[in-house]
Amino acid sequence: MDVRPSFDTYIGSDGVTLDSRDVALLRAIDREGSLNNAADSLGRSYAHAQRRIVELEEAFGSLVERRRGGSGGGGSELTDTARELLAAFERTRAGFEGVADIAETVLAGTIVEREGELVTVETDAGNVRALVPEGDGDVQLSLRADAVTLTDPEDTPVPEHTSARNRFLGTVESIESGERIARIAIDIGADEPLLALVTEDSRAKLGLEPGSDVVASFKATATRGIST
Amino acid sequence: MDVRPSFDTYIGSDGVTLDSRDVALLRAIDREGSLNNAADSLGRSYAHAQRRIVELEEAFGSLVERRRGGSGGGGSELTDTARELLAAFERTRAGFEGVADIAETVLAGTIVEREGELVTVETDAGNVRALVPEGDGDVQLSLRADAVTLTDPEDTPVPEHTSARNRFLGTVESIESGERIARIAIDIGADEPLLALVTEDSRAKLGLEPGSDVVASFKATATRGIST
DNA sequence: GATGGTTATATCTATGTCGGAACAACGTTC
DNA sequence: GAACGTTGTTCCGACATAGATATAACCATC
Repeated sequence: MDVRPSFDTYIGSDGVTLDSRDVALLRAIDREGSLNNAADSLGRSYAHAQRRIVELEEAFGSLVERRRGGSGGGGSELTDTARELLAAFERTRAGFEGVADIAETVLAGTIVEREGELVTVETDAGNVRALVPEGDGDVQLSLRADAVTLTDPEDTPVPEHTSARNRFLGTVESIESGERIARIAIDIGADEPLLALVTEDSRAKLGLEPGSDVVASFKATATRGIST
Repeated sequence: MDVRPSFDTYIGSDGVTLDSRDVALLRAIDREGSLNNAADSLGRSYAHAQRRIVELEEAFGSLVERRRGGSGGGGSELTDTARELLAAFERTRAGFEGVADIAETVLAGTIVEREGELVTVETDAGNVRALVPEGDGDVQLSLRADAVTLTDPEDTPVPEHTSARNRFLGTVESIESGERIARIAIDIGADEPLLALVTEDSRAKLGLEPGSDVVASFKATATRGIST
């Protein structure tokens, strides 16, 4: 099945939620110098754009400093609050993009212990600590490739000295090398190999090649599961 | 500013995108045993629900096995494809939820080197390797608290033996302890403390208390930035 | 004081979405 | 063969969204 996850980003405050459309409007105001030209450049109705800004400001505080009259008839520019809001939006969007873009490896298993959200899951590769909000029995754990850190088996801290609760010794199955980033597939005894995204730099320093032994570790708080 | 990120999850294939509304419909079919009752239980139009299912199936393959006539007049049930799709949706939703819910610490800095997406950023705490798709100059790095792993300063692998490209020695500033999970704020020399989400178990094993020395490390591929 | 381009506000209309109703087709059961 | 509750299909209308238009208010500049 050739599927691809995607998402819409929102930032909510006080009942109103700012979306990508609002972000585009704010950016256009910043670029064009006036709400009028901004709406125009986006092919959108000035009237609604103006009302929307007012609505957003009721929730987020002053966003656009608007002047009417004066030289050039007036104009508008973003406040610092608006710029912070835009940056926050972009940061969370980038975070979501990471989730959507980066490969995951799915680990099937069964919950054998639960302490609040924190569970212990029995999988083919061994026990895994993970966050599963609710449910019991069978689960699927999702491991983001950017959450897996690889270390040299000869120089890996003992479990008591690291906050990475999950660790597996495995052997490199294959490597997909990009310009600067490499995707390492590691056999840890499960059906599918564990994918780890590391810099090409790291791959070289660790001397990773197909067949290499390596320790893959990941945090319990970074592995999320769903009950199936 | 009391803001809160949120998101909508989608899964796209072949031009059509499945959203949470579609997921609700599929789940209702699974629960009710018929498309008719499913639409009814959701307070939605049967006609549109049926058309939507057909539309989804054109993109995702067979999702609902529908029988008309027969005992009870017929009925519908989900295919394995549909169940896999629901699980995939739920996994990515859980991933997004992590991004939206888990605290981030924002590190401001300037790009001093770029190799493709991979950049080196100069921050108050020192140089950080991160992924920043484009731009140069000033950036904001976003560090998810679940991406930071803590280790004992006495037993931390040397940089050549780990794929965690970023490491900082810091001191625990404060600890917010939950039932099973603790949020550790670590002073690493930046304006704001670095937040790390670890299990209470890990906190205890590492003996972390305010004032403790600790090494915080995180992967370059897990720290994403935006240019500001 | 006239000018000009802006903000502010109200209203109309086109469009798309979605629930609702109506009806045909289906096939097992009785 | 009648009954029944489903799927499949068409069409209508209510509603929300958003562009389009018109008009008033604003104010530094000339």
